[in-house]
Amino acid sequence: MTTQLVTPDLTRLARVFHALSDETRLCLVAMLRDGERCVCDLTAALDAGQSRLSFHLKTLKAAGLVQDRREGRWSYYSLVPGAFDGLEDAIAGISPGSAIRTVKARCC
Amino acid sequence: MTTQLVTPDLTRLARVFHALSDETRLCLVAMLRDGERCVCDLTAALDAGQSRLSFHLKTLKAAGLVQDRREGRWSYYSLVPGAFDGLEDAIAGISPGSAIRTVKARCC
DNA sequence: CTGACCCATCAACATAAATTGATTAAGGAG
DNA sequence: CTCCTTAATCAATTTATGTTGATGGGTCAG
Repeated sequence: MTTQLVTPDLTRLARVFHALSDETRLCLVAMLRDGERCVCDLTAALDAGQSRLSFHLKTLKAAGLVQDRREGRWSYYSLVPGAFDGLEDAIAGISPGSAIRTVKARCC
Repeated sequence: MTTQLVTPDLTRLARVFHALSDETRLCLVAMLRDGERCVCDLTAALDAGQSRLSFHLKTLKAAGLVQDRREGRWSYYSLVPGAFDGLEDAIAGISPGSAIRTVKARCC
């Protein structure tokens, strides 16, 4: 019952893929597959600047792929369950018709 | 037997996702799902400038998602069979260990 | 040969995204 | 309260992407 990408809204789909189009973010996703992590653990593991990871985590969050939780002074990030399900189906689900209309509306 | 993404090379995976992170390119993929198309058909359908589509098709091709074939003065583009298979598995297959090492090597 | 057509490529510009260092806010230890 | 830690945000810069119009190469019809 993952309603994440059943409506292949072109804009949303593009944003999800964009979130996954960066190596640093793919690393973050990989680390979070093992479970919740606080930002300080992630920065330590990736040896990356704090504001840099904050930026990438924000991008992943905006795409709906991760979620965060505050506890004291720590922020814990984790994957949104099911967020990656149906990615391939979403590609297969773009109807050429609606796709064309969407882009036409956007570029003309 | 799709050997497209079995080795989740981080760089390659990021490039594939980047190719899919643009609405115009998603439209192109959607249209090509119906079969081979020449560039002029695609430009007509999407009402887009010729050089613009040429750019996006090049991006898709560089990511290994589409292929082209010349016939006379026409270029026909089509999806690379199986190129989209295993996308989700590829995400699941990034080992945090190798992921970290890759990014560390890259940013330090 | 000439001209029309299809398309890739290029240069110039515009827009968006990522990196960095500094600042700010909020939590907890002493 | 003061100081240190965690982490978000901001401004400034750099870098990467996408768009546009023009140029040029190859193909074919007449």
